[in-house]
Amino acid sequence: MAQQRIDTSARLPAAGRALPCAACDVRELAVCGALRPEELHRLAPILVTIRCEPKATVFYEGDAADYLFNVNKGAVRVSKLLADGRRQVTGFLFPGDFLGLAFNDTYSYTAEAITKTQLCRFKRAELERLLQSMPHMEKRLLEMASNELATAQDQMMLLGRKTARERLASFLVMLRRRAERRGQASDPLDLPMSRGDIADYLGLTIETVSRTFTELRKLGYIDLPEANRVKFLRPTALEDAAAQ
Amino acid sequence: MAQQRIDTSARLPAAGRALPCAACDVRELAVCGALRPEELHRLAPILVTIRCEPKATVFYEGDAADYLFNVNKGAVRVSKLLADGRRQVTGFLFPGDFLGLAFNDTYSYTAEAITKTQLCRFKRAELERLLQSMPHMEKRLLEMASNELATAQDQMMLLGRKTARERLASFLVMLRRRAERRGQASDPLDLPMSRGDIADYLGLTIETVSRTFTELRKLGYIDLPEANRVKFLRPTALEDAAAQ
DNA sequence: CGGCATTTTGAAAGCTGTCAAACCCTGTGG
DNA sequence: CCACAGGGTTTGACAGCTTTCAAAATGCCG
Repeated sequence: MAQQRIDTSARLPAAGRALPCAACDVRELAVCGALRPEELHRLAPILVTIRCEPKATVFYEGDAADYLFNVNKGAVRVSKLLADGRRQVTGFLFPGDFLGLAFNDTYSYTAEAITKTQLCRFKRAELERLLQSMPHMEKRLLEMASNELATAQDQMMLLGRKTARERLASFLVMLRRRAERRGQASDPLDLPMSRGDIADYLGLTIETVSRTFTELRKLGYIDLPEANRVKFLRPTALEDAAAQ
Repeated sequence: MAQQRIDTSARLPAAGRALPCAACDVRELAVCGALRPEELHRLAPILVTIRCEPKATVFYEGDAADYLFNVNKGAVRVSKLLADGRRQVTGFLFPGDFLGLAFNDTYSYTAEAITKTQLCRFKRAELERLLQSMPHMEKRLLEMASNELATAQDQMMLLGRKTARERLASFLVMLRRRAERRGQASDPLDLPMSRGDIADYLGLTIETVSRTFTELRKLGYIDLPEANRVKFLRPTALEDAAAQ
């Protein structure tokens, strides 16, 4: 029941690894469709690039929400903790995804890098000032928030009503689609997160996740050349198993 | 496993019960803090009041998302279905809550009245046109979406990691807080939704919800003078049981 | 090679689900 | 007024999926 996996990695010293904005490859953002070139041009002056090592914390639940981020490279895990250490991973972020889209005064979740990661950081106050002269931008943010909401509702369906097999199948199908959309390799698909991360995302235990991987492999839907790499042998069967 | 509770109620004929905007008590909105008086004044011309009987559908998952709503009176259930009939209720809306805040082309969920309900309806296209002359408004919507996201993440934690007792305790504590915030009676608290609705919201079955109500009653945390009315006997103990 | 973390597998327990029946309340009709 | 029907809720007994506890297997890295 108690799943005490408190991450003891030190918080990322925000100033320590900040680079001047010129270092940020803004084209990364454009490629991922999050922002348009003209929007990037306007945002470039207020953006700072951050590089994180695996297990570095971008921010903690409860921190003052002074910054917004855009993931540039790598992968980020977003999670919440209960007082007794139980953890729920609410999302994984990949290049092009926004982070910190919470317009409250504090972050309501923790964000941690799970691989070497590069992020663009925007100071919220500056962004909001800039947004006043970019009438479309606020609508874009609203669209993004709206998409996140739809995703969150799908996840509630997964957590509330799907079986372990359906959850893992849904997860793999979702990761594959997102990799395709980013134009990244999607058939031998890399899983940057651990079994524990997947378990906490799917509302299961590590053991059940592992057993369910084995189950999907024995069904011939996938292959696991390595623990963190998935080959899709019968993608359609896997999609059916996801019970979308 | 299959929980076929398909609602066969006919869709609400949108034109049928629409009333002129003058009939909408816009003060209701202000009271609930969703909108400010000056904002209401601007919105009044494009808003139409809708009245729904219990079980009426406001819109279905997949419908063109042409309207936004603000719940005025009553209670609305928002849900999604899997192909085999399993249902996940993603939220309950009460007076002051916004509905349809999805800026996609179609609704990603179904909204149904669970009591006699009154809603203010805004045509999205008109609202967006109006928003261009209301710079603050878009930010307000973004804040609302952001709050919904935070709520959705709490719900993921509930569905993924909490026990049945913790789920029901969390649910009752949340309903009580929201009733207080609206200034409605919150101690003998009315539950407008059925056990089935609660089950589908909490990712449980009707039987488990019922058993857990009995459990909380036997623990002395609550009383159930009627099935749909809760008296809070030990609110602090209930909050502890919610494992926030 | 050895140490350590992660993943996989096994066995058993437990919480919640399933199936079934009783109970309760309300509305209808004799 | 009472009998009856019907829907929702509660309770019981049992099954099953997932968890828990434990140990083996695998992979990584010094």
